[in-house]
Amino acid sequence: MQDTKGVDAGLLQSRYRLTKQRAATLRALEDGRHLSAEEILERVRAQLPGVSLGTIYRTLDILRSIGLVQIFSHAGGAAKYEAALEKHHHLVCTRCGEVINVSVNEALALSQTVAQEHGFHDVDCALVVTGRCARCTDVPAGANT
Amino acid sequence: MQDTKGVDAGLLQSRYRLTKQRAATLRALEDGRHLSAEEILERVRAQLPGVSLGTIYRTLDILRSIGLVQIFSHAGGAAKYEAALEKHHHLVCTRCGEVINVSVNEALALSQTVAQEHGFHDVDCALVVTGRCARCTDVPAGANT
DNA sequence: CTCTCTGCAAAGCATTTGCACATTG
DNA sequence: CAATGTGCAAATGCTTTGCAGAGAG
Repeated sequence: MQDTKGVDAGLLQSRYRLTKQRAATLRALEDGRHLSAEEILERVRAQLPGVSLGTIYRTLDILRSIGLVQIFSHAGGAAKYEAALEKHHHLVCTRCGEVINVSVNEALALSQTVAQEHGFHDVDCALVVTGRCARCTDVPAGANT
Repeated sequence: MQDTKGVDAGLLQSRYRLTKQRAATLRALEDGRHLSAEEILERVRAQLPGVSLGTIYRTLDILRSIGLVQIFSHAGGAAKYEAALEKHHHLVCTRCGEVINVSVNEALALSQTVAQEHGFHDVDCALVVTGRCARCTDVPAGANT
């Protein structure tokens, strides 16, 4: 496996080995995609045909424990994973499911205020904004991507 | 607690029948509790010993479709359900798991601003604030509730 | 060469569903 | 009484795990 940059570096620095499967899994999540384990498997298999779903799950667990990957949503059936970039929130289209990463700096301050009123410490927050994206707003009621 | 009034009313007005099981399920979620299906089953069985888990799930689906109940979180294993009160957000202790309902009015305006920048419409949002609650902050590192 | 991974297949939960009987309105 | 709801148990979907052989360092 060639470079893949700082990404593989995270694995190398950990106590885990850098294998083709792990690099490919990481690569599948680059550029901010939000994918389920099965979707990741598809992408990984495009490069490494024999990979099993079990390995994907095991790899995702490891990557999460190192902090390179995080679960974005558990809703409904399968969990969705994403690369752990800088802190961000999510804008999700309720129609087509598209997910956009957004930064909402005010969110944390707002959360801290509320949390402190209740005596909470070490505060963090997750904001999920939902709505119909531009494309889905145009379309009246058809079926698209 | 005896407010089973407006609550059952929702069921009566719907096309569904008001059964003991449904009333009990609704009652289990009163006063803002956040429970899993199994936890609801426990509480319901305290009053109706023979109820099955399947019925709890079926009932929760119906109550969700009527808008009386909603899923609060899908994290990890089992989903957590709560009564659908007025719009609110959640403050969750990462240590003991306690969940407190809070109102954060600014959250929606903030979300709408971000959403509109991306051309989204019909915007809504969900804010989850996490941290260690007062009780869990006091305790150094033991095990409690 | 040793120790860690991986593929395979079986196991584990949470949730859903088919069916015959019990209940509601 | 007719239609809907319920208990039971089997089925399903996602995720986890045990094991023996393959691969990384």
